[in-house]
Amino acid sequence: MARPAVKKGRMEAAAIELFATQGLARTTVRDIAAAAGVGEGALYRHWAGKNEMASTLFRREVHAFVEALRPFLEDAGPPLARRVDAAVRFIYDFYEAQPTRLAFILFTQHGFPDQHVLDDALDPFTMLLAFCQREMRNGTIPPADAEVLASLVMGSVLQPLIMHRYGRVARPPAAIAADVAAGITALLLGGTAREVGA
Amino acid sequence: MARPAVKKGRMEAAAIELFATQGLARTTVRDIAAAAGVGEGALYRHWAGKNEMASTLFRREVHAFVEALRPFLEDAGPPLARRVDAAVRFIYDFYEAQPTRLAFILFTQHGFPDQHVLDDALDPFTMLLAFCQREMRNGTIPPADAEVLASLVMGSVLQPLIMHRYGRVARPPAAIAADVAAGITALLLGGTAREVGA
Amino acid sequence: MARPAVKKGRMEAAAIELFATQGLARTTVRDIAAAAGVGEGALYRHWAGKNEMASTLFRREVHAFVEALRPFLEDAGPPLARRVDAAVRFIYDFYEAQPTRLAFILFTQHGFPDQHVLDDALDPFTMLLAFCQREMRNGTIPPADAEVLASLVMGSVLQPLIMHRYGRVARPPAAIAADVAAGITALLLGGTAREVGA
Amino acid sequence: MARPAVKKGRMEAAAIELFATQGLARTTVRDIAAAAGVGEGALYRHWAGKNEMASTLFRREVHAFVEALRPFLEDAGPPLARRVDAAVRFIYDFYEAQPTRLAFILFTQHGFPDQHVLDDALDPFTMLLAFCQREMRNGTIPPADAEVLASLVMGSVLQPLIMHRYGRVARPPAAIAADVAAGITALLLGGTAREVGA
DNA sequence: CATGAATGAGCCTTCATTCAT
DNA sequence: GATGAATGAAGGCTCATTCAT
Repeated sequence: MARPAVKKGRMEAAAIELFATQGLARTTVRDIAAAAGVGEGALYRHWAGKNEMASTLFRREVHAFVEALRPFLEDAGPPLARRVDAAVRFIYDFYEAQPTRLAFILFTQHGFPDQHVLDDALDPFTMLLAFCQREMRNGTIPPADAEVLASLVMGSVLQPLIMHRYGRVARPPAAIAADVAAGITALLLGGTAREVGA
Repeated sequence: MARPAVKKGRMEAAAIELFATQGLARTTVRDIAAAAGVGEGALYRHWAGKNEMASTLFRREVHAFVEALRPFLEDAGPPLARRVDAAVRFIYDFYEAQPTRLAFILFTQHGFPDQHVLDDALDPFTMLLAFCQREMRNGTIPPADAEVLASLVMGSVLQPLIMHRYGRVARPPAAIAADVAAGITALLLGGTAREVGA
Repeated sequence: MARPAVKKGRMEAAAIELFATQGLARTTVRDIAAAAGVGEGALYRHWAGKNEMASTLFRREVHAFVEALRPFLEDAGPPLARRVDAAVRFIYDFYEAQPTRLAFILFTQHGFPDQHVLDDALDPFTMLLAFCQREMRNGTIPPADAEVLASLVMGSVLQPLIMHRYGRVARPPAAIAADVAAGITALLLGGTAREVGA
Repeated sequence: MARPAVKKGRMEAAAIELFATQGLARTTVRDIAAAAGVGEGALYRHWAGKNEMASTLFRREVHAFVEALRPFLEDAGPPLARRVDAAVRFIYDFYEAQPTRLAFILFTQHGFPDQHVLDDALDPFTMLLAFCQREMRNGTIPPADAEVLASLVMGSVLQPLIMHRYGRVARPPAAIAADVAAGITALLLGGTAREVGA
């Protein structure tokens, strides 16, 4: 192709920005086109429609994010705490560098018309689940319901970002990453062992 | 006296169900009316419009939930682990008893046109924050950034419910409550103390 | 009937006020009921519906007005100028005493769904036409196209009231009645005699 | 370039026709679209909504009419009677040529939600007022309350057209223009001088 | 009888999508 | 290829009217 699709990139950036900020339903095709400095019809040259564009972008962004995160979770070398810290730090730095890109990943899922936008293969939760199962097998963390544990970890990673975005956590993500990582490590180690009756 | 407003309750139930299931934007007034077995105009006798109905219901549900949860967080008697367990158990039982009611609380917030549907007074996060600060003052848990800690706890409570709703956590909420509570206790106790560099 | 229909009167007054002020289409049944301090259903006890109420009131008001005005136009005694003056003065005093009542008559006609709310018998224009024809027969005013002449007179009576209502004529109706009457007399006497080519 | 907005003109014509015939409130967007042979949404590409369309068209039509009429009222050359005759003739010819266009101007004003659709600059009454004041200064007509006189003239011009439209004046406007002009001249000359007490 | 809850047709408007230019 | 005028199916909402209480 002679000309690179420079407008496509502008539309993608504009769409991600708007989807992350206002949600899928409240972002119109005209909004996207205007923000990208492009005609309304241009969208249909690259995507089948607004929803298809959104889910394509969503899948792509999630995939890129998951792949970037994978090494942190699969590297078995350093001690657990250090690996968790590196992973959380990566995520929170990613957020600071491109807030709307991660916000798009965080906030958009609920809004899709069809339930299963992501196949399990590139789902962050799947990766997190595999991580937990592996660590249990390795004896790094005590045995537990991996699904529950992965959920706890996931919630612990995301919620501080969400609360920051809502202005309820004052310190910036990069500054709290270490705290969050420490908490998650405690979760993984002390985990779901039942000591309630103590 | 005129006819009693017998259909208001039916609309509330139908609306909560639909908002929780499909989100605000994708639930139409017609949907609500049909699900409630009511004419479309009936909504406007009791609320100013769809959005006002949603935020009124949302505030009411959150308020009821927060007030029901408060005793569990304010009671200072039993040891921490036991109190956390009771609180989580309450929440997860609540979910099993009325899934859509809690799902409505969980999923709806992002979708509101105006940012601040809740005043801080009846915000669950505010209550959780106060809980963390109190426990730190009492020396029950080690000092830490309370906002971050409250976020971690909140995420840990909610995410397992969310993943269950998405079918990614197999066991029912009531069955995993103890595990979740144990994890949160570990979080609170081992907390965000930095032992990463160890 | 035991109780006099006191509420009917309140509804009539409220309706006339609102119709005159906001027009037929923009006045709702609920507006009328609220202004009359009455339930919405009450209207249907006395009239078949909003439109029927409006046209009934309109006919009644026009009829009352026409009948009150009739003596001034049919009395053949005094000189023309004096009779015109008395008639205009009556109309303008009527307006000052009950502005909305006359405004209702003036402004409402265009808004009716069906063209012919009034039968010619109680139409003000019919009466004015008869007046002009009679005066011509009597030789009081020079012969002319009576329909045109009556239109000129009618416009000359109404427009100053309209412009006053729009705030474009500063002096109050009672104060300008004499001027208006003088103008109309000039119209009737000098009339439509063609002196253009002079 | 994109498709040229060929249907805008068709909508304008249809809207003016319908507004003039049935009034603002009783003309629906569907009516306009159907009469123009156009989809309903087309309206919103060119105007913000039905009301904005109506007031824009109204202003435009009034402006065009006022500007076309202005030379007749500002030319100070010929004797008054001749100038009045020319002006009335112009208006009545205008009506015969494009009845709905003038009817739109005549009938629509009352129906607007907001009071001041026109700024005084392009208001016909303002122009008429200036005309009367100028003639008084020039001594062409006797001194009088200009606001009242302008109202009388305005009513005398419009009412015959209104009555014709209602079928109460048989002869067509062009045929009665001379009579109307003669009446108005009498009004201006004999004016509002008080000779009532004679 | 009065009330006002309830109805539902119909209104204005939005917006994803198509397609003439 | 790109544009944006045009479409038309919904959507939220209004309001005259009905009728259970």
